[in-house]
Amino acid sequence: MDPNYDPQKIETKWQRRWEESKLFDADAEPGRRKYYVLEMFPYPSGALHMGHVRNYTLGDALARYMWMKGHNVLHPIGWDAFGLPAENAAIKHGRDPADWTFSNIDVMREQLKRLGVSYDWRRELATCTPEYYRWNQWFFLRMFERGLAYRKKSWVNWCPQCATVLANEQVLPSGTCWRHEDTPVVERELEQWFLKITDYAEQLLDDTQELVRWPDRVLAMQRNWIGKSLGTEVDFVVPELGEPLRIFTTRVDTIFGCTAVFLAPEHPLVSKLISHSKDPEKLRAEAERIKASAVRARVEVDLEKLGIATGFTARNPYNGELVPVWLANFILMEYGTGAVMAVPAGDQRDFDFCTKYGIPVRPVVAPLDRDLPEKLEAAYTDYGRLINSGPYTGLKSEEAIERMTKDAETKGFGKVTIQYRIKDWGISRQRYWGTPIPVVYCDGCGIVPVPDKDLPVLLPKGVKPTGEGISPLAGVPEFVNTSCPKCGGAARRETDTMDTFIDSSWYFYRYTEPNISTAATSGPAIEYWFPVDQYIGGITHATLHLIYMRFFAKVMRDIGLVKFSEPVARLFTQGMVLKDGSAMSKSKGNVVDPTEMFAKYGADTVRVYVLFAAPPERDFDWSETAIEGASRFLARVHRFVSRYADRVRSVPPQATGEGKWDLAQLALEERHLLRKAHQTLRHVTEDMEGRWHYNTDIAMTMELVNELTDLDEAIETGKVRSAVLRTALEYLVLMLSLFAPHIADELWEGLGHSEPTLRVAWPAFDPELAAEEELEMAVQVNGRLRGRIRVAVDVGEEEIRRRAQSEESVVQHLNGRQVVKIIVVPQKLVNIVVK
RNA sequence: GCGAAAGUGGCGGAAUUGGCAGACGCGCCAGACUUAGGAUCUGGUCCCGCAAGGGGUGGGGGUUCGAGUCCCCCCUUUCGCACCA
Repeated sequence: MDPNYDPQKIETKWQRRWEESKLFDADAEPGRRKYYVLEMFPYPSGALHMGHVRNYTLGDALARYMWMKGHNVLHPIGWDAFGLPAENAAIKHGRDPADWTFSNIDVMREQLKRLGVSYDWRRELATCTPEYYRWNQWFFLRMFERGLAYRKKSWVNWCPQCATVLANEQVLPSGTCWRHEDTPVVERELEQWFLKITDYAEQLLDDTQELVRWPDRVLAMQRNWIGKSLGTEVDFVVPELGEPLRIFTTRVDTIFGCTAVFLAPEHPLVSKLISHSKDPEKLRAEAERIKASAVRARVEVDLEKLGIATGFTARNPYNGELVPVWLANFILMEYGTGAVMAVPAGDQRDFDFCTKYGIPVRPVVAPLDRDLPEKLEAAYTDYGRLINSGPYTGLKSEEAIERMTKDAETKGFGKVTIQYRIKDWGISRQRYWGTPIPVVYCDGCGIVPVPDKDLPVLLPKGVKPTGEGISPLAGVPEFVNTSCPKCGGAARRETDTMDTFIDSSWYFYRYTEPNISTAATSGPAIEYWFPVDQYIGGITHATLHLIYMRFFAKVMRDIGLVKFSEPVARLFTQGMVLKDGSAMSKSKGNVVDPTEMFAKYGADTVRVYVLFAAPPERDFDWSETAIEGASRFLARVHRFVSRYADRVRSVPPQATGEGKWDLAQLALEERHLLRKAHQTLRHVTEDMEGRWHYNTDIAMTMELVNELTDLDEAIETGKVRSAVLRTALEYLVLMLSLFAPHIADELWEGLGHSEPTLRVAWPAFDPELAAEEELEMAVQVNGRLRGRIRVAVDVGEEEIRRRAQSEESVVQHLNGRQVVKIIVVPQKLVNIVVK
């Protein structure tokens, strides 16, 4: 190791200087164009992980570039600083959740500073403050006024490990908690507060079209999650009760093939059916059995289809036919009307069920180009032409759906309906550590919102969280017992707290002015900084935070706080950092500690490695051997630049404000060097403008270093003059400063500058210098590479044709054959087509 | 089942609009300097072949003077959603 290159020393030195000089100031010059870079809100779990390091390194490179390009850059940092893990950890360690959270923030802040991330640290924000509570509660009350926050008793997902309710979005496909992948979620029936995100389902779906700079993957996931489907509601009638039974279908064209009606076990009609049954006790017992086996919170993956006939029938309004009513365990009460028509010939699930229970199968839709077999082996689920469908026989499915729906509307037994898969957002949490929901319950007045002037409702101090599943606040009489804001009588406070996804739904507005106390956010600041130009984070929040925050934006627009509907112009989902092929996690014991890496290699090396290993959107596997390459590269740069620093310092600075180089005055080696420097600068500049394949940027700067080493002799002997060398070195250092800022500032100082790189304007590349003067063109014969010619850049096409055909290695392949045509691709290649 | 992304050397990856496949790095091989090398430097490294040459971007077909890139079919992997009617 080079004794003069000590990354630790260099990094400590510059981190101190940066902090003293308050380098990064978003409000530097109000007139400048703005750029808002945002990394996803981290949860202070106690330490940075490599995913964080990647996230911040990406954002920092972009922030530095935009700053040097002359933008005002807002690059804030904040902490999603309360929630279940804080409380669980506090219970475990017997500490106050607040202390635990804040001491973790301190640890993580130091690590980020150690990484050298260019935040404006004066804009730091944490959500566990009375002021943040106030505005969370303020938002809740505005939604309550608009009917967007409501309370209802419902079956909810419950994580026994968290001992609290989870939103649908927080339940993993495996039926487990998003924080405890080994804990199955169970259902409980509780009184809960909900936000009416379903009111915005259509907008959330429509506006995805606006998000042209979001990854398709995320938009697809969101559209899928919203799950809009257009269909028809049809009223069957149960003659025995004289009651209508409404079903929902997307395939009303198959309704003549309906041979049964299936009800969800929880369907409201079930209790009536039981009481009117000939043998109520038997039916009740069987219904209970079906209910017990039903689809629950996505826990069952391969559920056996079970059902029972109720003994009742329903009349199909299209053909007057009476079909049996069944209870079936695979019918979901939450979707549609909780009742479906069974068309075994047109739906595979219905087919399986009906075959099992001997319910008849009647084909009603056949493929356009062939007949269905005599006995169906499986349902035919595609569109086709209608058969056995009374007056609609012969129509195509599409026309039939339209005509049949219209007829239902005319005759009053059905209508067009839109169904969404997304459900309202349950925000009640039975935990201590969160924003109290600001309502009181009064025996006389019912649910009464806390008036704005009494906000914030704060958490009582000194409560020992038990983790036992009852809201801890319920055990604090001083908190619970209050007076009704309306009548003044005795009342009880709500003891649940809010989901912390509320906090993360609007934090990035508050960054623009983190300390205002007169409003949640301030209009002019938002006007200037929004939309967020670039949001960077993992894909994990595609259907969580990224949908909630879009919902919040629309509510904020309707309240009048903002004028736009979509707050984030561009989203970037970075890949994960893996270890041995799987995500790093404490339970797997494959965590790479960034602090150790900083100590071993230095932060610059870690940054360069993380960026160089793969394009940022892709997952990559952490490798201890590959990081050595990054370390060697930086050491080489340091060695080379230091070696010539003295010589270069003696000539005036070149990188900023230089005059044009006179090509004719340059030696061959000088031209080579300047060309490479400008080509590299061109590549990095263009890439920073949006492609962000930082791995190729670093590769290009490595090539520049290789070019410098190759020219070492010419440099040593002075054939490459100091002024030219200075330019190349300065460009190199400035480009490096995006990725490895500490070493860059150290070298920059060595080159004779007193200001850090962040104070330098990003240099413009010179297209003329970057262009090749002479280039090698490939010569192909019938598309196969046969030779190469060296030509001047500005040579004419005729000359190229002539040269290509006379090139020795090409001539033997032409072999006297007839030249059909010659294709010349300027600056690239020549293809001679022969017969 | 529905939706999305991807498949290139021993490895990570490059090739931005169809134009010299394998940049850059890791690893490996050889050499130099060394008491030493886990430091540094130099050279080599897609496959077959002594060579000329041939083959080559998951497989098959197509468009084109020319395809990793565009079109069609198939295979594989990853991710998301899912008894959603």
